Amino acid sequence: MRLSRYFLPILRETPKEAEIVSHRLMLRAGMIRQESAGIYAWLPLGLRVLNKINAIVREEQNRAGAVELLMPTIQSADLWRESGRYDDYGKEMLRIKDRHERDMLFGPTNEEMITEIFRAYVRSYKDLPLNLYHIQWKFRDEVRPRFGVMRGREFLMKDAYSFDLDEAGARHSYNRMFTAYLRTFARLGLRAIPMRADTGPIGGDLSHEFIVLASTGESQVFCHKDFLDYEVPPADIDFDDASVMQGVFDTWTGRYAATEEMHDKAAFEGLPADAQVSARGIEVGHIFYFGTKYSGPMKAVVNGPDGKETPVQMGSYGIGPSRLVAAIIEASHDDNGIVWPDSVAPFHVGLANLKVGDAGTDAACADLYARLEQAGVDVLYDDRDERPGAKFATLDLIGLPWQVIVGPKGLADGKVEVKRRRTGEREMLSPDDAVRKIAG
RNA sequence: CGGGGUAUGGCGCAGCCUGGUAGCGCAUCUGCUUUGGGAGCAGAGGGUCGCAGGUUCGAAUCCUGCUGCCCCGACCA
Repeated sequence: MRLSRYFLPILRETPKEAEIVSHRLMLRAGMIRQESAGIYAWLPLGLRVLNKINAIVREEQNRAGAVELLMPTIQSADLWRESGRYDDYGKEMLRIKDRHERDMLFGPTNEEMITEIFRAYVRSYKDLPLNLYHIQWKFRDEVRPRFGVMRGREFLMKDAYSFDLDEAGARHSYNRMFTAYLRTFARLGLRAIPMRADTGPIGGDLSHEFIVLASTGESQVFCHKDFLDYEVPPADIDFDDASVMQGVFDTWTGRYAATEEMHDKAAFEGLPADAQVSARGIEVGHIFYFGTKYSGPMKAVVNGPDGKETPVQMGSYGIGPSRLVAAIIEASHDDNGIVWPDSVAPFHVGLANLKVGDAGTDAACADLYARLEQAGVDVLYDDRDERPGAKFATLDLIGLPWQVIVGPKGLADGKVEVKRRRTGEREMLSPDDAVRKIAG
């Protein structure tokens, strides 16, 4: 993409409403624009990152055996009356009426709808287990939205719903998603630690929040330092093997880890002093098992092997991609701007022509641009007639993993500069070597 | 939902107290110079001063009401 033809509205000054670093940087880098409190338009650069995250989330959901569908944002109130949540949900739910004065709502989540879909088609235990997910916009009318997309009212959520015949099956489904989440966050360049969450009236040990450690995190968390080194399950792990999945779960829940709400001070202080990690954290995922909470009242039942009807055992699994964009920035930035992990960067490399209009740099850039694109690398080519300083500042701000800087000085030696954003490391290479280094 | 702020060009702000018809920096446009870490000079365009009433010869400025947005707290993916 040529920057001269792109839409990248960089701000030099920080809008005053932005408090936390991810919000500031997202506004400055032209990723989002606030349209109302807690409601944002995603500008091209932001959308690219969001789509990259979605793609990784999808791959890992599919790998774990979940199946994608897409449910609407607007739901009928009747569905929620069936589960009893229409009255329970309170003002967080945005309620609307259609032209026929029917009660509708902008979905804050989809348990009711997925249960309705399931019960409409599935009759036999032979169709289980089943895990359906979608990635869709949700709306929760927060009293006080803040921190940009970290705590918006409209937000994108991947929510998966598992259906099993019995509790053992449900536990396996839970463990699959647990494993998929570990892989997903790792691929996004994050270290996420599963922490035991409140299970509410269901009880049991099957609810976890996945917390990313970041100094600017919203809540205080406590964990054993071993979590920082645990190995993430490999891509070829057998999701169908219940004992393998249970092993992952046991490992990753075997040490102390809790958010402030669930914190057990005595237990934490019982750990060796050098194993105690007390840090700030951001919740990026939440999974839970809730049995027949919805399948019971909504009559989502299957015939078991014994011919008897039983309500299905359900669980749900959420990840917030829009929030993740901010969380990744919180965990990965410096004074000059964002530092994207390779896997979610909006472009892989920024190509800066330091002297637009100079035959030498123009030709060298055109050549590099074509070759990198041909090699399948996403390039943002800064071909604007700007001063070098402005280009450096822009590239650092938007945080592309690689920068290729082409100026007359280097070119005189047949070299271009290749800079790694994360480390600041730079080297002068021939265009051939530069392409090889970045594409190879 | 309680408490506190704030609203002036795309962004950041001054002007308001003491009413006289809007200004600064950045950004944008034009020209010349400049070109390896957010350039310089000269010129230009862009604002019904959040909205609605009121006071006044005259309101960004004073009064009343409303709304948006932000911050702290309670709440939350």
